[in-house]
Amino acid sequence: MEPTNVRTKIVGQIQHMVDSTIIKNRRFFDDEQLIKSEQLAVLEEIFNANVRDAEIKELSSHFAAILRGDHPCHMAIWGKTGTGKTLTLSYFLNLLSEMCLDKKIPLRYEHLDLSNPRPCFRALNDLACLLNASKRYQKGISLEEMMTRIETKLTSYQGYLILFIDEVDNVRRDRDNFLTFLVRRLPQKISAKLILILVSNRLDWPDHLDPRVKSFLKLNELIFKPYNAIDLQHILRIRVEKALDRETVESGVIEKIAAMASREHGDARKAIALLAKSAYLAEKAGTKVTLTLVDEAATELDRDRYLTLVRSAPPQLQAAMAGVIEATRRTKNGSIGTGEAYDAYRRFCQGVELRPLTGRAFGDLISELDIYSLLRSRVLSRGRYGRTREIILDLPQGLTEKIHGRILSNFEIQN
DNA sequence: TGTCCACAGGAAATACGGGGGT
DNA sequence: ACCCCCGTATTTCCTGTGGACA
Repeated sequence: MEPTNVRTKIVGQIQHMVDSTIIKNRRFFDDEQLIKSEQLAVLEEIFNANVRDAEIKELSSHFAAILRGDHPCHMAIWGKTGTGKTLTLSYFLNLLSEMCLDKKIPLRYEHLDLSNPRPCFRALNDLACLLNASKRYQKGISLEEMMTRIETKLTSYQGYLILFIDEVDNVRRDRDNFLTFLVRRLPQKISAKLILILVSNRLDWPDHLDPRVKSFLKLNELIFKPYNAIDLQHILRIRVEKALDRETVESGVIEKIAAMASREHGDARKAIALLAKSAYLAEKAGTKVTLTLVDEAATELDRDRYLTLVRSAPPQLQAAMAGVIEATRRTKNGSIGTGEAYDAYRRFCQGVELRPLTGRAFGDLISELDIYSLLRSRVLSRGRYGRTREIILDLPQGLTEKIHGRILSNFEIQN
């Protein structure tokens, strides 16, 4: 192709993109990119639509005690991801602290975000950092030391202290240790009026807890229900207003996205992601946002999720996945047992010069893959032919090959 | 009815790397 | 530089088990 042709072609393409802009303001698709005041505005619009009304009412009645000078008890909040727990709570607590400031009531609140899993040590360290009680440590300092630092930092503070612990169940390993500290030890050592807000996304959360801790948490429960389709429609409309031109969205699109999202998870963030992807696809195709594009966007989002997952997974996990894929290829019915998978995994490791793990460890890898829903496994007894996991790959068509390819190329880069 | 397969999955032990205190 | 402690990853050792088969 001649240079001039390329030139005109590219210019044409760019012009086309400019003309067919659908997304006016991309930032409104991603809360991270919004500045505080914009976030607040979006939130208030959502609350104005009476979404999360009941929850806010509960919160108000619980914390009204502070304004009366009482000491409200701790609180447990349950709700799946993307149901607006964090947002609602931060909004509410901000408001509350403003009110307290007016009334000269000393109140301090801290938001400890544990949205990615971490051990007890890390969680404590993060808390300490939040309170300016300590710097960040990798390791090497005892839990005891960390706790003492937090305590000394807080000894002089007299007012209310609200600790908003987001996603508590992400504390791996010594969760009891962490909670025991917060619930039993900390209140005794400091004079502040401590109120814990524990947020979790599993309903059965307090069940497998040290009973002593459980009894000390005189918990007031508040449940955030998943958004229903109507709520999601409100939320999506606000985003459409801010980020897109309403004309470019076909009728029914919002309803469809809301329906899909509420059916699956009621997760607002995912609903917005779906809207964003659809708009992006529409922009690329130079059309309006149509119902078919929404479907495309959904499958594409799914695929992206899996591929990112695989790309960033530790080598051993990738190798295990590759093993499963290769073993599955050799069978007719698509299901394999642990033994076959393990053999294939060993072979794979040999090929890429990775030290294979023991069978025991491999089993754990399989369960991890199951958690990520890259495969499904269940234990199955085949009578005298033993007990084994039945491993089934049922990813969307074509994705398995893509994943396999991605794993292979990941390993080649390393060698 | 008992046997026994081929693992599951818990517990404890070990290895390792890295950071703090002195 | 030395020692000690911690978190993480993995291994070793172990007990448990559903049901086909004899």
